[in-house]
Amino acid sequence: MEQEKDFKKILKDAGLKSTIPRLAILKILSELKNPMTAQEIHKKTKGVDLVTLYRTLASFEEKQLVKKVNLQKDSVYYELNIDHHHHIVCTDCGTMEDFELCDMDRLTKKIVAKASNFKNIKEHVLELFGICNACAKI
Amino acid sequence: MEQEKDFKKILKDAGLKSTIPRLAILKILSELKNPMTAQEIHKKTKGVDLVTLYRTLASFEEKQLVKKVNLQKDSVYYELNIDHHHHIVCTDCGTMEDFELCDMDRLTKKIVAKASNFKNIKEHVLELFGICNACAKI
DNA sequence: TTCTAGTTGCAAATCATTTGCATTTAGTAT
DNA sequence: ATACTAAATGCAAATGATTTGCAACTAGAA
Repeated sequence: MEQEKDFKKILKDAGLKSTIPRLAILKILSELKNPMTAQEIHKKTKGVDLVTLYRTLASFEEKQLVKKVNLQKDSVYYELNIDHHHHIVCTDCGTMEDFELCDMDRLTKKIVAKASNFKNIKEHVLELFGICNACAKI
Repeated sequence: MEQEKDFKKILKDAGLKSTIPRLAILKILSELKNPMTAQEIHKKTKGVDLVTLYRTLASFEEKQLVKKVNLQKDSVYYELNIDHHHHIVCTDCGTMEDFELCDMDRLTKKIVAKASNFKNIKEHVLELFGICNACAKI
């Protein structure tokens, strides 16, 4: 299980102690195909307190290991903060797909040129919603 | 107060009865400069029950009169669903500014061309976050 | 004017997320 | 290795947004 060493290094580099809950959560996050809610992640941990999970996600987010994703749902989704991407979500069945192309630098330049109170854009949220091919056929 | 007739027409066209709370809420929404939380809107109503407010916002949303805006905060923001636009939010002070330019049709075409499970995009969420000029000067 | 489905308000429930605090532990200094 | 301290954990309880149940109340059609 070399993976564990990687996780320990990630935590160390982030200035976080390597604890059992953190390693477990990092492993789970690294295996996720899609962003997931705290409650869903919690079910996968078996033994990590939900409070610890929330605190862990918060510290991971602070250290930029994790980011929150908003999918127009009641609760927040989390995923590892690697390679910039966005999501297309099926509003029927919830299926998701990632996409990388967003070309936001170009767009934000144009927007900032017109904006009266902002020159300095740091982040953007972009998510698409539609009907996946499977649902469309029904 | 010709405005009230307009509001009644809006509600009628949407298939909603014209009630005192609804007219009051519609008026408040029409006067908002920025999206606002249910709790904030509630404070402005004086007399409308918070539950009624939530139900009204839900029915307005269902009839496309209102849309939810997610601003990376704990609660949901609402605004009238007129003229398509997005927001730039200052992560320091919360100041907001609208922008119209988003050119999403062009982008979604490109994205869909690459996507494996989606041909049909219906909506998009796009919000920018940065530091407003006033905060940047400090 | 009557009638009824749709609407409201209140109380109480729910659900996600957070806080307080006493106990435990990782990782450094001895 | 051992001792130490700040950081991390778990439990219970709190918080805050939003929802639900239900009885009383209208808007607006007949």
